[in-house]
Amino acid sequence: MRVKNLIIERGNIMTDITEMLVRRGYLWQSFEIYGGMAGFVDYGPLGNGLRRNLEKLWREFFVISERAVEIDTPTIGIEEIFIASGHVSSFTDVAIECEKCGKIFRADHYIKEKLGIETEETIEFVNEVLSAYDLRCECGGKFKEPENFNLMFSTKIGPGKGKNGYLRPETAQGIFIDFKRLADYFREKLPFGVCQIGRAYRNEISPRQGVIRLREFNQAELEYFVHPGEKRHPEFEKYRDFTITLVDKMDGEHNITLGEAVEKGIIAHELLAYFIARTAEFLLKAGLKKDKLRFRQHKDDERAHYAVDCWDAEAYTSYGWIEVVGIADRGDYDLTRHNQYSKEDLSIFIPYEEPVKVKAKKFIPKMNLIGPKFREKSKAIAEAIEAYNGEVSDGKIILEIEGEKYEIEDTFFEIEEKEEVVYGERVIPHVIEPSFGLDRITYSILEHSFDTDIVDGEERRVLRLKRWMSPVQVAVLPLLSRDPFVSKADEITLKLKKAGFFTEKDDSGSIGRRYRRYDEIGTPFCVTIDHQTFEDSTVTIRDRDSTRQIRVKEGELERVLRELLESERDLMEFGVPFK
RNA sequence: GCGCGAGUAGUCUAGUGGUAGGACAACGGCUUUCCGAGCCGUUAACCCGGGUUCGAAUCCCGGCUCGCGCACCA
Repeated sequence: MRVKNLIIERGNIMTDITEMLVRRGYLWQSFEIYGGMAGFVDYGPLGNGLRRNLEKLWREFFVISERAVEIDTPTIGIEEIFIASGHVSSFTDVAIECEKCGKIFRADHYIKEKLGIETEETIEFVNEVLSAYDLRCECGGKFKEPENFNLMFSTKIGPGKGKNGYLRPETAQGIFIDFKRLADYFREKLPFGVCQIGRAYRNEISPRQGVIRLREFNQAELEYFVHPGEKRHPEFEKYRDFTITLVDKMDGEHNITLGEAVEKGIIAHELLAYFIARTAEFLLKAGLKKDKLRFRQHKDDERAHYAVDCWDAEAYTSYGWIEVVGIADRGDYDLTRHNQYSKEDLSIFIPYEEPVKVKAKKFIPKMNLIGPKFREKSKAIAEAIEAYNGEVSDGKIILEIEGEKYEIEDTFFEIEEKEEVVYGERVIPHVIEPSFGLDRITYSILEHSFDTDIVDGEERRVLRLKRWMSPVQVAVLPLLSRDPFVSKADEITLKLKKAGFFTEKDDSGSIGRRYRRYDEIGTPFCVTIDHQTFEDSTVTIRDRDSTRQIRVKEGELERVLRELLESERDLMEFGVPFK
């Protein structure tokens, strides 16, 4: 029942592929035997294998190839983090529901639209506005009491009343709050990247569309910390002529090189462009189709509360264009906020190329005079004097401390003018964040790979996954399901497994039926043990996409398979064609 | 969260108040078996809960899931 309902009226691709994904063990509805719950999926053995391969490829692209590391932080976060990050306030919407027609609106949107008032997102404020203006629903009905909904899952940590916590809505925050340690790890040198692959949670109001909008989902995020004035990447030159489809925030479509896009100001800077290129490369290598991939700039009202500029990679699927990656320039928003809220200095010291000599005027408080006069205020006043950088007029300076003004006579401090050597400055780095939705990418790969063709007059369903992405890499098939074929197949299977290949043996049903089975789940190569195997120690390797076969020596099998799986080379290069 | 529609073996489906059937798949045999062959056999289902009824897959109510539209998606 579950599958059938998934596949109504979305065209053939949807029908066939969803049915296959469930039946063969790619994706299952979570909690199925208890009736299920929207917004959660289980990865079956094949789906899990595919996603793991995607993660492996991602690491190669965004960790190993960059000055970057991977960390792992808790999926539960204490309340303070998300107050600082803005998720507690920005991630909460106040909703109003009409008593009469039952429509629900986001209160701030509705009030702005009808009254033109910018609203604080609090229940009290919304209530005030509702009664002050007697705001009604479009149908004329009154609104019920406004309600908060926060898209984060909340929880209590510890016994009794406990401490408030939330399941993280993105993996990124775990990285930002480790920034001091990370900067230290990187010996205080920008740029550096930190990534995290893991689960994140959003309590979606109404998750739909299968794996596209989940309440628990998999993210791979890279936070790339840079000097605010140096949003460049040494490898950008490689991608200057990389042609790409861009849709800008005015919905203008461009098919241009990244170099041009940066020069024309469509993309804000080279670093964003670099990550757009790397993302495109990654997605194509993972198996998305180039003509079903584009990059779209967020509109001004679409951007998250932290983002300065944001580009989405979008894949075309039977659901339409769906966001699979967000590449955002988050500026210094996150570090600045955590700096404020935690009172930890999250800046980094950037030495100048040449130390700079500056004439500095230093105000030095005379504590022996300040103390007796100002008593408990002494400390604050001394600090204010040290921080003062204005002029002295009429023999005094004016300080403002916590809203109060103090006139301080020049007897309370000394002025020292001296030349200082400044070696650098402290800056809060900016962060460029490519954030990948692994579930959506996995699904898009499956859709883009799914194909049917005709072999010997019969329709065949074949998943044309990239070889290195397939969850089952090799199937070992004895031509006949009896000895000595089966025991030979067992022997070869064991050898291939030990060599690190994801291998399955299958002796059930006719050989043709078994080829179809592995075509359907995307296994790129089948090794067949036939009569000739016992004459000259050769086996056949069959290529999924062409169904052609070659014969290779048993001793060569591992080497040949390894080369095939790491490249897109033609099978025919590796042995004598068979049949 | 609202409205409309749907839910029968692993999958697709027949059954509209009286024994739940088929196809494909899976599994075990037989067959010197290289592209979904054949034959024999086996496993296997009415989404969950309540109600109406002598009797409910079928009718009614509620829930869950899925699809579509609205709303939401930082």
